[in-house]
Amino acid sequence: MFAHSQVLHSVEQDLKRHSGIPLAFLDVLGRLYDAPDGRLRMQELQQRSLFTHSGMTRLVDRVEAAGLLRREQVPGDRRGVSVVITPEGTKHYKEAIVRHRADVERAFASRLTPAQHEAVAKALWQFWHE
Amino acid sequence: MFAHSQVLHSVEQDLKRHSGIPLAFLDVLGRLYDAPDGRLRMQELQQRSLFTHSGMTRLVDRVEAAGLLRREQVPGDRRGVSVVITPEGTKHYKEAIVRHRADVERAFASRLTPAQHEAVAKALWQFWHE
DNA sequence: TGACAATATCTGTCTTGTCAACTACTGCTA
DNA sequence: TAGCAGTAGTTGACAAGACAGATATTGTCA
Repeated sequence: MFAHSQVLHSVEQDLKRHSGIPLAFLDVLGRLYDAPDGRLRMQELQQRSLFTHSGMTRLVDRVEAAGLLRREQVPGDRRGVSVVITPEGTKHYKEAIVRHRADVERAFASRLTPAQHEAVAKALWQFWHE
Repeated sequence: MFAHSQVLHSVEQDLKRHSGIPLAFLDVLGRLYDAPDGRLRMQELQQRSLFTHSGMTRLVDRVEAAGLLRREQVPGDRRGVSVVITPEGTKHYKEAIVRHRADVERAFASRLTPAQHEAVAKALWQFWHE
């Protein structure tokens, strides 16, 4: 728990400083960036998110207000909403993620030996989506 | 991050269900329980926790409102506040921590081999207070 | 086809934690 | 011993997440 909170806090501060966005934004933008056409349903976004399973509506509100994504109607299902990353969002994401990877490397990965890195990954992997 | 959020959420729900207190309460009560006379300064309480000063003030407010601890003046330093665990708090803590250990065992420890357990502990230990 | 359960998302409201500013007190130093 | 920097803890304003319930739409089945 200490490791988690310390690393998280550290990289989040870094991210805000150099890219001006919180980690939750990067998470959302990353999911969209990796999706075909940079587009996902709200529901898919919720399922894949590392954070916020409950507050996705409002998180998307905030990212949208920052101009990094936009909502669109889903053709054929008037309940549904698509979320699409904007060119602005793509640009921000690409720049931010490079720096963020370096932050994680510095705050976390570089402090583990390769053997430790692998051991931790293997041990914790099983918790992924289950 | 997935492992952390999943395990944390799981054991917190368990704790609330069987003991009616959030994990943060257990953390504070544990530190007091382990301290000589069941007593610590606000500052000591804060130092090893993941909270800011103001966060701790409010957490202690809530635990105090639940009757599990009380504030006392520090003799010789009128700025200071001691926090003391109450008999009620001790009782709750002892009962809750036993079950909590079982929860953690079930949700986390039991899913790792002994070798993995040790490897993770060794790899993450260095983040403790540094 | 009409009733009703299920799905997709949003909104209201409460809780919790952060930040910055504030009060009160202590102890150094000139 | 007066001034002042440092320490201890609290408070107000605010941001974000949790939870429950609302709203609109779709699909199923008698």
